[in-house]
Amino acid sequence: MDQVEIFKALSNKTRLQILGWLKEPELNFPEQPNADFENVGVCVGQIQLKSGLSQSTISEYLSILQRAELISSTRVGQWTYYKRNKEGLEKLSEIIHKAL
Amino acid sequence: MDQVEIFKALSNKTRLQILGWLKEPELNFPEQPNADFENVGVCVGQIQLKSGLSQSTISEYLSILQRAELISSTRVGQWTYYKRNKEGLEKLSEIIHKAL
DNA sequence: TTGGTATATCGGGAAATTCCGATATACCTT
DNA sequence: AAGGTATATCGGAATTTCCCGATATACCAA
Repeated sequence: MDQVEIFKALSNKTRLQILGWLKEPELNFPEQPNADFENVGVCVGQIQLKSGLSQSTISEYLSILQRAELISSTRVGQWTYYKRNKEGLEKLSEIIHKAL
Repeated sequence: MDQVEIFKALSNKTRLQILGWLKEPELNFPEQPNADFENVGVCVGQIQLKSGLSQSTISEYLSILQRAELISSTRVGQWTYYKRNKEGLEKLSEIIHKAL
């Protein structure tokens, strides 16, 4: 993954907030009946609700974060759940230590 | 410093390269007669030469990196020398560990 | 003081990003 | 099959970023 694309993904207030929310889903989202936060993540609708932005914008932002390998997704029925991608975040730490 | 501004500063190929070059100036720049890399940094002209972009662009890029507290500058005569800001880079690591 | 060199700032055209509403797709229920 | 819900994709107006050349400023040397 291109380093610049990772930092572009992070250079937006809402996208940074989403990553923060997904770090502690139980504090930031209401309980989910059918999926646990740790294994599956949080569904798009909840993230959109919390952000206050439009559905299309949030869907696009999530895909930008996913292309940067900062989050990953799971489809369950009609819902898509997103959660943090720990490997990608670890890689980002390495970039900062080794390249900058 | 605003987190978004830090990531915006990093979301450009040339600016990332500059930070990389400044990590190991002795490998990336010719010897300087009047200033040592470790204490003072590298002057704007050398960075511009290496980047291949215009003088005005590099001057602006350096000021963007400085506003994000990723580099710092020292004026010596008619030259401005820039070097890495270790505290700022450390702060960036913390952001990634604590906020994302 | 005059001229030369290094850097910063200004103004702007082109390209990218932000965020939206409309629409398409996928899946579920009946 | 038909209608409903969740998400993705499309098209676009407004804003921001990229990068330039021209110009301003700061300092030095003669």
